Amino acid sequence: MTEGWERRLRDQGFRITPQRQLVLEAVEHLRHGTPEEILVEVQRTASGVNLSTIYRTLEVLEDVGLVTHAHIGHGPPTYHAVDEHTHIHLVCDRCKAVQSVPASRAAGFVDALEAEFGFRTDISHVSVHGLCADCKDRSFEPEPDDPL
Amino acid sequence: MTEGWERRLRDQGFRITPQRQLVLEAVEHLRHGTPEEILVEVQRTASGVNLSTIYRTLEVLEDVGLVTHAHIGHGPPTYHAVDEHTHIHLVCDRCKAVQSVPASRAAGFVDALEAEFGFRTDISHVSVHGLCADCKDRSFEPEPDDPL
DNA sequence: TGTCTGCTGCAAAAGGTTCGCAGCGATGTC
DNA sequence: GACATCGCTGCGAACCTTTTGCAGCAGACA
Repeated sequence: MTEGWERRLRDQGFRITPQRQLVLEAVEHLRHGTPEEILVEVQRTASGVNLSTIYRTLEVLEDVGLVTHAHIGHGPPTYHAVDEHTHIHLVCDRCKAVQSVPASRAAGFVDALEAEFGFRTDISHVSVHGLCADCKDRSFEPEPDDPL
Repeated sequence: MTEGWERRLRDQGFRITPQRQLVLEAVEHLRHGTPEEILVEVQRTASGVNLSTIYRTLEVLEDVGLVTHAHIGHGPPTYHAVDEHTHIHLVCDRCKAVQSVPASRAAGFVDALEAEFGFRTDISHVSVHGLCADCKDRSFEPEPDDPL
């Protein structure tokens, strides 16, 4: 688990609680998790934890820079720990598979946006949608009903 | 307004209704519109139109390829007509301003994803988040409460 | 050990989207 | 032009995710 997370919280005036530790562990374990998924993971250890606590905790952990979230389209946001390398999510609109790609692959694009429009991109915040290699070749087949 | 929209609908077995015409006009007029904003625009002409009709109509119009939607983060999706040039939305996380950039600016990035991962990107579907030129320079000031 | 105040669980509210249903009206036919 | 069909709409309720208010609990510090 991210070392120094306790300091991170305490330094900003937050308290250390079991719930916060469990949420952080869950996020790191899941790598990509929606609040609901994080709740389930946390409840494997502490069944009494409430969903609203998950939301409030994620907000706090994001405040102190221990986690971030990204949007992958219609669904709820997914959270992940910040100690991992920054990455981009490639979301397949057909099979819903999520693939992670180093953010460095977008460096040229990001630099161009900054140079041309003065826009400083947070590339990891929103996912890239499209068709994955597998689905691209199968696009004539009927869509799966609910691949999740 | 997009010519041939009636044919587009009829060919797929859909009916032509005033509501569908108004929604399409609203989307084209607004350029970027959430369902709620589209409702308001439509109601300037026909006050009786219901929000659920907006949702259902947008779904139909998207089915036949007359509109598409994109996600700009937390909020609801925004719809736009497909006859415009494909573009990317740059969303400022601070002032919420949305800037449109030709999708061609991402060509290199898109091509790289296809070459390296076989991923065919629909670059316009999800917005790019970050800080616009103005906010980048003012990032030490307090955030505006609600810039909308 | 005790006090203070932040944090949590619970329940209700809020916001956005979907659904069921009855009636209306666009379409094709006569 | 009138008629029958069934797709579309308006309405209200349901749903799902996220937020909020509140009372009680518990972490931090003395």
